[in-house]
Amino acid sequence: MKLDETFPQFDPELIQHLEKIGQVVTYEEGDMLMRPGQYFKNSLLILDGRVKLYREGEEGEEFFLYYLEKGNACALSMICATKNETSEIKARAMSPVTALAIPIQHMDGLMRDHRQWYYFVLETYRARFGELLEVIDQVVFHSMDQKLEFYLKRQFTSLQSDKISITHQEIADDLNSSREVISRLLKKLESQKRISISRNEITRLNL
Amino acid sequence: MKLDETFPQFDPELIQHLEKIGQVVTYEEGDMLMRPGQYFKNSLLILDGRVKLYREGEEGEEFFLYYLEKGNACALSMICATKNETSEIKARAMSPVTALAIPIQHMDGLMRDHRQWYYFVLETYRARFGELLEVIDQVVFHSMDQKLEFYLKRQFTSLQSDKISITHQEIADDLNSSREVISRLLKKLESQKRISISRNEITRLNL
DNA sequence: GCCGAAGCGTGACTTCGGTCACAGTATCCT
DNA sequence: AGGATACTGTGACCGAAGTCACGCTTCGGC
Repeated sequence: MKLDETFPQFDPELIQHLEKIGQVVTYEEGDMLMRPGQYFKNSLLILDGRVKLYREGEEGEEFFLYYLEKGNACALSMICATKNETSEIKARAMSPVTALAIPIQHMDGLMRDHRQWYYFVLETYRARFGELLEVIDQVVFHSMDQKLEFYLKRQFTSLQSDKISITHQEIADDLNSSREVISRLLKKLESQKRISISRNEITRLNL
Repeated sequence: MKLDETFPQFDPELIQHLEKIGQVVTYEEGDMLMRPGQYFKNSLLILDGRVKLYREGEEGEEFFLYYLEKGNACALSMICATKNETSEIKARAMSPVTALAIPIQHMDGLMRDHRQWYYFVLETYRARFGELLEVIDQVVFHSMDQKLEFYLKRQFTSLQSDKISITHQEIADDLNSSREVISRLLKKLESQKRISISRNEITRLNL
Protein backbone atom coordinates (compact mmCIF):
# COMPACT_ATOMS: atom_id res chain seq x y z
CA MET A 1 0.00 0.00 0.00
CA LYS A 2 1.33 3.40 -0.97
CA LEU A 3 -0.29 5.34 1.82
CA ASP A 4 2.88 7.29 2.46
CA GLU A 5 3.08 8.47 -1.16
CA THR A 6 -0.56 9.46 -1.34
CA PHE A 7 -0.48 11.28 1.98
CA PRO A 8 3.05 12.65 2.29
CA GLN A 9 1.94 15.04 5.03
CA PHE A 10 1.35 12.15 7.45
CA ASP A 11 4.27 10.98 9.57
CA PRO A 12 5.25 7.29 9.62
CA GLU A 13 3.60 6.66 12.95
CA LEU A 14 0.25 7.91 11.72
CA ILE A 15 0.62 5.97 8.48
CA GLN A 16 1.32 2.84 10.44
CA HIS A 17 -1.69 3.38 12.63
CA LEU A 18 -3.95 3.97 9.65
CA GLU A 19 -2.66 0.82 8.00
CA LYS A 20 -3.51 -1.12 11.11
CA ILE A 21 -7.05 0.13 11.67
CA GLY A 22 -8.04 0.74 8.05
CA GLN A 23 -9.11 -1.68 5.40
CA VAL A 24 -8.47 -1.35 1.71
CA VAL A 25 -11.62 -1.47 -0.37
CA THR A 26 -12.03 -1.35 -4.13
CA TYR A 27 -14.85 -0.31 -6.40
CA GLU A 28 -15.53 -0.89 -10.04
CA GLU A 29 -16.32 1.92 -12.42
CA GLY A 30 -19.96 2.84 -11.95
CA ASP A 31 -20.24 1.52 -8.40
CA MET A 32 -22.11 3.70 -5.92
CA LEU A 33 -20.05 4.61 -2.86
CA MET A 34 -22.81 6.56 -1.18
CA ARG A 35 -26.47 7.10 -1.79
CA PRO A 36 -28.89 9.45 -0.04
CA GLY A 37 -30.24 7.99 3.17
CA GLN A 38 -27.35 5.65 3.74
CA TYR A 39 -25.52 5.46 7.05
CA PHE A 40 -21.76 5.36 7.24
CA LYS A 41 -19.67 2.96 9.20
CA ASN A 42 -16.45 4.13 7.63
CA SER A 43 -14.68 7.23 6.53
CA LEU A 44 -13.00 6.92 3.15
CA LEU A 45 -9.55 7.99 2.05
CA ILE A 46 -9.17 7.81 -1.70
CA LEU A 47 -5.97 6.03 -2.70
CA ASP A 48 -6.62 5.83 -6.41
CA GLY A 49 -9.28 6.57 -8.98
CA ARG A 50 -11.93 9.25 -9.34
CA VAL A 51 -15.19 9.56 -7.48
CA LYS A 52 -17.93 11.85 -8.67
CA LEU A 53 -20.16 13.49 -6.10
CA TYR A 54 -23.52 14.81 -7.07
CA ARG A 55 -26.75 16.03 -5.63
CA GLU A 56 -29.94 14.32 -6.60
CA GLY A 57 -33.14 16.18 -7.41
CA GLU A 58 -36.60 15.03 -6.54
CA GLU A 59 -37.18 13.44 -9.90
CA GLY A 60 -33.81 11.74 -10.05
CA GLU A 61 -31.98 14.53 -11.84
CA GLU A 62 -28.28 14.58 -11.07
CA PHE A 63 -26.30 17.74 -10.58
CA PHE A 64 -22.53 17.51 -10.51
CA LEU A 65 -20.85 18.92 -7.41
CA TYR A 66 -17.20 17.89 -7.41
CA TYR A 67 -14.72 15.08 -7.78
CA LEU A 68 -12.74 13.27 -5.12
CA GLU A 69 -9.36 12.06 -6.21
CA LYS A 70 -6.23 10.43 -4.94
CA GLY A 71 -5.27 12.01 -1.64
CA ASN A 72 -8.75 13.35 -0.89
CA ALA A 73 -11.07 12.20 1.84
CA CYS A 74 -14.81 12.25 1.77
CA ALA A 75 -15.83 15.15 3.99
CA LEU A 76 -19.39 14.00 4.10
CA SER A 77 -18.51 10.53 5.27
CA MET A 78 -16.36 12.03 8.01
CA ILE A 79 -19.01 14.41 9.22
CA CYS A 80 -21.93 12.08 8.91
CA ALA A 81 -19.96 9.20 10.30
CA THR A 82 -19.19 10.95 13.55
CA LYS A 83 -22.78 12.08 13.87
CA ASN A 84 -24.23 8.83 12.62
CA GLU A 85 -26.28 10.84 10.20
CA THR A 86 -27.38 9.91 6.73
CA SER A 87 -25.83 11.19 3.55
CA GLU A 88 -27.54 13.67 1.32
CA ILE A 89 -25.45 13.26 -1.77
CA LYS A 90 -24.54 10.47 -4.14
CA ALA A 91 -21.04 9.30 -4.97
CA ARG A 92 -20.15 7.16 -7.93
CA ALA A 93 -16.82 5.68 -8.97
CA MET A 94 -15.81 7.09 -12.36
CA SER A 95 -12.93 4.66 -12.68
CA PRO A 96 -11.71 1.70 -10.66
CA VAL A 97 -11.26 3.12 -7.19
CA THR A 98 -9.06 2.05 -4.30
CA ALA A 99 -9.78 3.52 -0.91
CA LEU A 100 -8.87 3.06 2.70
CA ALA A 101 -11.88 2.61 4.96
CA ILE A 102 -11.40 3.91 8.48
CA PRO A 103 -14.07 2.68 10.88
CA ILE A 104 -15.80 5.62 12.49
CA GLN A 105 -15.07 4.52 16.03
CA HIS A 106 -11.43 5.45 15.43
CA MET A 107 -12.17 9.00 14.35
CA ASP A 108 -12.21 10.55 17.79
CA GLY A 109 -8.94 8.95 18.81
CA LEU A 110 -7.24 9.95 15.58
CA MET A 111 -8.39 13.52 15.98
CA ARG A 112 -7.13 13.60 19.54
CA ASP A 113 -3.82 11.86 19.12
CA HIS A 114 -2.62 12.98 15.70
CA ARG A 115 -2.20 16.61 14.99
CA GLN A 116 -1.64 15.91 11.30
CA TRP A 117 -4.86 14.00 11.04
CA TYR A 118 -6.75 16.80 12.72
CA TYR A 119 -5.40 19.36 10.29
CA PHE A 120 -6.09 17.06 7.39
CA VAL A 121 -9.73 16.72 8.39
CA LEU A 122 -10.17 20.46 8.83
CA GLU A 123 -8.56 21.13 5.49
CA THR A 124 -10.87 18.57 3.91
CA TYR A 125 -13.91 20.36 5.30
CA ARG A 126 -12.63 23.72 4.23
CA ALA A 127 -11.86 22.60 0.69
CA ARG A 128 -15.28 20.99 0.14
CA PHE A 129 -17.06 23.94 1.66
CA GLY A 130 -15.20 26.17 -0.75
CA GLU A 131 -16.14 23.97 -3.68
CA LEU A 132 -19.80 24.16 -2.75
CA LEU A 133 -19.57 27.93 -2.58
CA GLU A 134 -18.07 28.01 -6.05
CA VAL A 135 -20.86 25.81 -7.34
CA ILE A 136 -23.40 28.19 -5.83
CA ASP A 137 -21.66 31.10 -7.54
CA GLN A 138 -21.97 29.37 -10.85
CA VAL A 139 -25.63 28.53 -10.63
CA VAL A 140 -26.70 31.79 -9.03
CA PHE A 141 -24.74 34.43 -10.87
CA HIS A 142 -23.90 32.93 -14.22
CA SER A 143 -25.66 32.00 -17.43
CA MET A 144 -25.49 28.65 -19.14
CA ASP A 145 -22.55 29.44 -21.38
CA GLN A 146 -20.50 30.55 -18.40
CA LYS A 147 -21.49 27.50 -16.40
CA LEU A 148 -20.43 25.32 -19.31
CA GLU A 149 -17.04 27.00 -19.52
CA PHE A 150 -16.53 26.57 -15.81
CA TYR A 151 -17.55 22.95 -16.07
CA LEU A 152 -15.16 22.23 -18.93
CA LYS A 153 -12.28 23.92 -17.17
CA ARG A 154 -12.88 21.81 -14.10
CA GLN A 155 -12.87 18.66 -16.20
CA PHE A 156 -9.64 19.55 -17.98
CA THR A 157 -8.00 20.42 -14.69
CA SER A 158 -9.23 17.38 -12.86
CA LEU A 159 -8.20 14.99 -15.62
CA GLN A 160 -4.93 16.81 -16.18
CA SER A 161 -5.45 16.57 -19.90
CA ASP A 162 -6.48 18.82 -22.76
CA LYS A 163 -8.82 16.19 -24.06
CA ILE A 164 -11.88 14.81 -22.35
CA SER A 165 -14.11 11.94 -23.41
CA ILE A 166 -17.70 12.85 -22.80
CA THR A 167 -20.98 13.15 -24.65
CA HIS A 168 -23.07 16.28 -24.85
CA GLN A 169 -25.82 14.42 -23.04
CA GLU A 170 -23.58 13.70 -20.07
CA ILE A 171 -22.60 17.34 -19.79
CA ALA A 172 -26.24 18.35 -20.00
CA ASP A 173 -27.07 15.96 -17.16
CA ASP A 174 -24.25 17.23 -14.97
CA LEU A 175 -25.43 20.80 -15.49
CA ASN A 176 -29.11 19.94 -15.27
CA SER A 177 -29.66 21.29 -18.76
CA SER A 178 -30.57 19.66 -22.08
CA ARG A 179 -28.45 18.20 -24.81
CA GLU A 180 -29.53 20.63 -27.52
CA VAL A 181 -28.59 23.63 -25.43
CA ILE A 182 -25.18 22.18 -24.65
CA SER A 183 -24.59 21.26 -28.28
CA ARG A 184 -25.35 24.79 -29.38
CA LEU A 185 -23.12 26.35 -26.75
CA LEU A 186 -20.29 23.96 -27.56
CA LYS A 187 -20.64 24.92 -31.22
CA LYS A 188 -20.31 28.53 -30.22
CA LEU A 189 -17.14 27.80 -28.24
CA GLU A 190 -15.77 25.88 -31.20
CA SER A 191 -16.50 28.72 -33.60
CA GLN A 192 -14.52 30.95 -31.25
CA LYS A 193 -11.61 28.50 -31.60
CA ARG A 194 -11.58 27.90 -27.88
CA ILE A 195 -12.27 24.19 -28.10
CA SER A 196 -12.55 21.61 -30.83
CA ILE A 197 -15.28 19.01 -30.93
CA SER A 198 -15.42 15.52 -32.22
CA ARG A 199 -17.60 12.58 -31.40
CA ASN A 200 -17.30 11.70 -27.71
CA GLU A 201 -14.45 14.11 -27.29
CA ILE A 202 -13.71 17.72 -26.55
CA THR A 203 -10.25 19.24 -26.90
CA ARG A 204 -9.10 22.35 -25.16
CA LEU A 205 -7.62 24.96 -27.45
CA ASN A 206 -7.71 28.35 -25.79
CA LEU A 207 -9.84 28.04 -22.69
CA MET B 1 -22.97 36.29 30.53
CA LYS B 2 -25.47 33.55 29.81
CA LEU B 3 -23.10 31.16 28.08
CA ASP B 4 -24.52 28.20 29.96
CA GLU B 5 -28.07 28.96 28.78
CA THR B 6 -27.08 29.47 25.20
CA PHE B 7 -24.90 26.37 25.07
CA PRO B 8 -26.52 23.92 27.47
CA GLN B 9 -24.56 21.06 25.95
CA PHE B 10 -21.28 22.40 27.38
CA ASP B 11 -20.26 21.33 30.87
CA PRO B 12 -19.37 23.94 33.51
CA GLU B 13 -15.67 23.39 33.12
CA LEU B 14 -15.77 24.13 29.40
CA ILE B 15 -18.02 27.14 29.97
CA GLN B 16 -15.59 28.47 32.52
CA HIS B 17 -12.69 27.99 30.16
CA LEU B 18 -14.50 29.74 27.31
CA GLU B 19 -15.35 32.63 29.58
CA LYS B 20 -11.72 32.98 30.46
CA ILE B 21 -10.23 32.89 26.97
CA GLY B 22 -13.12 34.49 25.08
CA GLN B 23 -14.10 38.10 24.78
CA VAL B 24 -17.61 39.40 24.36
CA VAL B 25 -18.04 41.56 21.30
CA THR B 26 -21.11 43.42 20.10
CA TYR B 27 -22.23 44.65 16.72
CA GLU B 28 -24.88 47.12 15.64
CA GLU B 29 -27.53 46.27 13.12
CA GLY B 30 -25.96 46.55 9.68
CA ASP B 31 -22.38 45.96 10.82
CA MET B 32 -20.24 43.66 8.73
CA LEU B 33 -18.80 40.75 10.68
CA MET B 34 -16.91 39.30 7.76
CA ARG B 35 -16.10 40.38 4.26
CA PRO B 36 -14.41 38.47 1.44
CA GLY B 37 -10.65 38.55 1.67
CA GLN B 38 -10.55 39.17 5.38
CA TYR B 39 -8.43 37.12 7.74
CA PHE B 40 -9.77 35.84 11.02
CA LYS B 41 -8.16 36.11 14.36
CA ASN B 42 -11.20 34.81 16.20
CA SER B 43 -13.90 32.25 15.96
CA LEU B 44 -17.34 33.59 16.82
CA LEU B 45 -20.04 32.07 19.00
CA ILE B 46 -23.31 33.92 18.61
CA LEU B 47 -24.87 34.72 21.96
CA ASP B 48 -27.68 36.91 20.72
CA GLY B 49 -29.03 38.48 17.56
CA ARG B 50 -29.17 37.38 13.94
CA VAL B 51 -26.36 37.32 11.42
CA LYS B 52 -27.03 37.00 7.73
CA LEU B 53 -24.49 35.20 5.60
CA TYR B 54 -24.39 35.73 1.89
CA ARG B 55 -22.27 35.15 -1.13
CA GLU B 56 -21.23 38.10 -3.20
CA GLY B 57 -21.26 38.08 -6.99
CA GLU B 58 -18.72 39.75 -9.21
CA GLU B 59 -20.82 42.87 -9.65
CA GLY B 60 -21.73 43.16 -6.00
CA GLU B 61 -24.94 41.14 -6.17
CA GLU B 62 -25.79 39.48 -2.89
CA PHE B 63 -27.25 36.04 -2.62
CA PHE B 64 -28.64 34.89 0.69
CA LEU B 65 -27.17 31.68 2.11
CA TYR B 66 -28.31 31.27 5.71
CA TYR B 67 -28.69 32.86 9.10
CA LEU B 68 -26.62 32.37 12.20
CA GLU B 69 -28.50 32.72 15.43
CA LYS B 70 -28.14 32.37 19.15
CA GLY B 71 -26.27 29.16 19.89
CA ASN B 72 -24.67 28.91 16.45
CA ALA B 73 -21.03 29.29 15.63
CA CYS B 74 -19.59 30.56 12.42
CA ALA B 75 -18.25 27.49 10.64
CA LEU B 76 -16.33 29.58 8.20
CA SER B 77 -14.53 31.51 10.85
CA MET B 78 -13.57 28.26 12.56
CA ILE B 79 -12.27 26.64 9.42
CA CYS B 80 -10.57 29.65 7.98
CA ALA B 81 -9.22 30.66 11.34
CA THR B 82 -7.38 27.41 11.85
CA LYS B 83 -6.01 27.54 8.33
CA ASN B 84 -5.36 31.26 8.40
CA GLU B 85 -7.29 31.49 5.17
CA THR B 86 -9.46 34.31 3.93
CA SER B 87 -13.22 34.28 3.97
CA GLU B 88 -15.26 33.96 0.84
CA ILE B 89 -18.59 35.08 2.15
CA LYS B 90 -20.03 38.17 3.77
CA ALA B 91 -21.76 38.31 7.12
CA ARG B 92 -23.91 41.18 8.27
CA ALA B 93 -25.65 41.75 11.59
CA MET B 94 -29.41 41.90 11.05
CA SER B 95 -30.03 43.04 14.60
CA PRO B 96 -27.82 44.04 17.50
CA VAL B 97 -25.53 41.04 17.94
CA THR B 98 -23.62 39.78 20.94
CA ALA B 99 -20.95 37.18 20.33
CA LEU B 100 -18.10 35.51 22.10
CA ALA B 101 -14.81 35.79 20.24
CA ILE B 102 -12.46 32.87 20.78
CA PRO B 103 -8.91 33.62 19.63
CA ILE B 104 -7.82 31.06 17.08
CA GLN B 105 -4.75 29.97 18.99
CA HIS B 106 -7.05 28.27 21.49
CA MET B 107 -8.89 26.19 18.92
CA ASP B 108 -6.44 23.29 18.86
CA GLY B 109 -6.38 22.96 22.61
CA LEU B 110 -10.16 23.14 22.89
CA MET B 111 -10.58 20.47 20.27
CA ARG B 112 -8.10 18.24 22.03
CA ASP B 113 -9.19 18.73 25.62
CA HIS B 114 -12.95 19.09 25.38
CA ARG B 115 -14.96 16.36 23.79
CA GLN B 116 -18.07 18.52 23.87
CA TRP B 117 -16.35 21.30 21.98
CA TYR B 118 -15.08 18.87 19.40
CA TYR B 119 -18.58 17.52 18.77
CA PHE B 120 -19.98 21.02 18.68
CA VAL B 121 -17.53 22.03 15.98
CA LEU B 122 -18.23 18.96 13.89
CA GLU B 123 -21.96 19.49 14.21
CA THR B 124 -21.50 23.09 13.15
CA TYR B 125 -19.68 22.02 10.01
CA ARG B 126 -22.24 19.39 9.24
CA ALA B 127 -25.18 21.75 9.68
CA ARG B 128 -23.73 24.47 7.46
CA PHE B 129 -22.71 21.97 4.83
CA GLY B 130 -26.26 20.71 4.82
CA GLU B 131 -27.63 24.21 4.46
CA LEU B 132 -25.41 24.86 1.46
CA LEU B 133 -26.63 21.65 -0.14
CA GLU B 134 -30.21 22.76 0.37
CA VAL B 135 -29.43 26.10 -1.21
CA ILE B 136 -27.93 24.31 -4.19
CA ASP B 137 -31.07 22.20 -4.49
CA GLN B 138 -33.17 25.29 -4.63
CA VAL B 139 -31.21 27.12 -7.27
CA VAL B 140 -30.52 24.09 -9.41
CA PHE B 141 -33.76 22.18 -9.41
CA HIS B 142 -36.45 24.73 -8.69
CA SER B 143 -38.15 27.62 -10.42
CA MET B 144 -38.53 31.10 -9.03
CA ASP B 145 -41.89 30.55 -7.38
CA GLN B 146 -40.58 27.50 -5.54
CA LYS B 147 -37.45 29.34 -4.48
CA LEU B 148 -39.62 32.13 -3.16
CA GLU B 149 -41.73 29.73 -1.13
CA PHE B 150 -38.64 28.10 0.31
CA TYR B 151 -37.23 31.50 1.13
CA LEU B 152 -40.38 32.65 2.90
CA LYS B 153 -40.63 29.46 4.90
CA ARG B 154 -37.06 29.89 6.07
CA GLN B 155 -37.80 33.44 7.16
CA PHE B 156 -40.92 32.47 9.09
CA THR B 157 -39.07 29.63 10.75
CA SER B 158 -35.99 31.62 11.55
CA LEU B 159 -37.96 34.52 13.00
CA GLN B 160 -40.38 32.21 14.78
CA SER B 161 -43.23 34.37 13.68
CA ASP B 162 -46.02 34.31 11.11
CA LYS B 163 -45.29 37.86 10.12
CA ILE B 164 -42.11 39.18 8.54
CA SER B 165 -41.15 42.76 7.83
CA ILE B 166 -39.47 42.96 4.48
CA THR B 167 -39.81 44.73 1.16
CA HIS B 168 -40.19 43.01 -2.17
CA GLN B 169 -36.94 44.58 -3.24
CA GLU B 170 -35.06 42.97 -0.36
CA ILE B 171 -36.45 39.55 -1.22
CA ALA B 172 -35.49 40.09 -4.84
CA ASP B 173 -31.94 40.92 -3.80
CA ASP B 174 -31.66 37.89 -1.56
CA LEU B 175 -32.81 35.66 -4.39
CA ASN B 176 -30.86 37.48 -7.06
CA SER B 177 -34.06 38.27 -8.91
CA SER B 178 -35.96 41.50 -9.62
CA ARG B 179 -38.64 43.28 -7.68
CA GLU B 180 -41.31 42.99 -10.35
CA VAL B 181 -40.93 39.24 -10.56
CA ILE B 182 -41.16 38.86 -6.80
CA SER B 183 -44.18 41.16 -6.62
CA ARG B 184 -45.99 39.10 -9.23
CA LEU B 185 -45.19 35.81 -7.52
CA LEU B 186 -46.23 37.17 -4.13
CA LYS B 187 -49.52 38.27 -5.67
CA LYS B 188 -50.00 34.77 -6.92
CA LEU B 189 -49.36 33.32 -3.46
CA GLU B 190 -51.80 35.85 -2.00
CA SER B 191 -54.50 34.95 -4.51
CA GLN B 192 -54.04 31.34 -3.41
CA LYS B 193 -54.71 32.49 0.18
CA ARG B 194 -51.34 31.17 1.28
CA ILE B 195 -50.00 34.53 2.44
CA SER B 196 -51.35 38.01 2.88
CA ILE B 197 -49.44 41.09 1.80
CA SER B 198 -49.30 44.59 3.12
CA ARG B 199 -46.75 47.32 2.88
CA ASN B 200 -43.42 46.13 4.32
CA GLU B 201 -45.03 43.01 5.65
CA ILE B 202 -45.92 39.47 4.69
CA THR B 203 -48.14 37.25 6.81
CA ARG B 204 -48.17 33.50 6.66
CA LEU B 205 -51.60 31.99 6.17
CA ASN B 206 -51.29 28.49 4.80
CA LEU B 207 -47.71 27.97 3.78
C1' DG C 1 -52.19 69.43 4.83
C1' DC C 2 -48.74 68.89 1.40
C1' DC C 3 -44.87 67.08 -0.71
C1' DG C 4 -41.37 63.85 -1.63
C1' DA C 5 -39.66 59.37 -1.07
C1' DA C 6 -40.28 54.64 -0.64
C1' DG C 7 -42.92 50.80 -1.77
C1' DC C 8 -45.98 48.37 -4.85
C1' DG C 9 -48.88 46.90 -9.32
C1' DT C 10 -49.05 46.05 -14.07
C1' DG C 11 -48.75 45.82 -19.10
C1' DA C 12 -45.45 45.38 -23.07
C1' DC C 13 -41.40 43.61 -24.68
C1' DT C 14 -37.04 40.79 -24.85
C1' DT C 15 -34.06 37.10 -23.98
C1' DC C 16 -32.49 32.76 -22.51
C1' DG C 17 -33.03 28.24 -22.16
C1' DG C 18 -36.01 24.08 -22.53
C1' DT C 19 -38.76 21.19 -25.79
C1' DC C 20 -40.09 19.03 -30.09
C1' DA C 21 -39.29 17.14 -34.41
C1' DC C 22 -36.42 15.45 -37.50
C1' DA C 23 -32.27 14.73 -40.19
C1' DG C 24 -27.55 13.51 -40.63
C1' DT C 25 -23.44 10.85 -39.22
C1' DA C 26 -20.39 7.85 -36.76
C1' DT C 27 -19.83 3.33 -34.54
C1' DC C 28 -20.68 -1.25 -33.43
C1' DC C 29 -22.29 -5.91 -34.13
C1' DT C 30 -23.19 -10.02 -36.63
C1' DA D 1 -22.19 -5.19 -46.03
C1' DG D 2 -26.31 -3.83 -43.69
C1' DG D 3 -28.95 -2.53 -39.95
C1' DA D 4 -29.35 -0.98 -35.35
C1' DT D 5 -27.88 2.25 -32.11
C1' DA D 6 -25.68 5.93 -30.22
C1' DC D 7 -24.32 10.76 -30.94
C1' DT D 8 -24.74 15.28 -32.97
C1' DG D 9 -26.84 19.46 -35.66
C1' DT D 10 -30.59 22.55 -36.51
C1' DG D 11 -34.88 25.05 -37.07
C1' DA D 12 -39.38 26.20 -34.88
C1' DC D 13 -41.69 27.08 -30.92
C1' DC D 14 -42.83 28.06 -25.99
C1' DG D 15 -42.59 29.62 -21.36
C1' DA D 16 -40.21 31.66 -17.34
C1' DA D 17 -38.15 35.42 -15.87
C1' DG D 18 -35.68 39.85 -16.53
C1' DT D 19 -36.34 44.72 -18.18
C1' DC D 20 -38.67 49.05 -19.16
C1' DA D 21 -42.01 52.41 -18.44
C1' DC D 22 -45.29 54.30 -15.93
C1' DG D 23 -48.74 55.20 -12.44
C1' DC D 24 -50.62 54.47 -7.99
C1' DT D 25 -50.52 54.19 -2.83
C1' DT D 26 -48.61 54.78 1.72
C1' DC D 27 -45.97 57.02 4.95
C1' DG D 28 -43.08 60.34 7.27
C1' DG D 29 -41.43 65.07 7.84
C1' DC D 30 -42.09 69.87 7.77
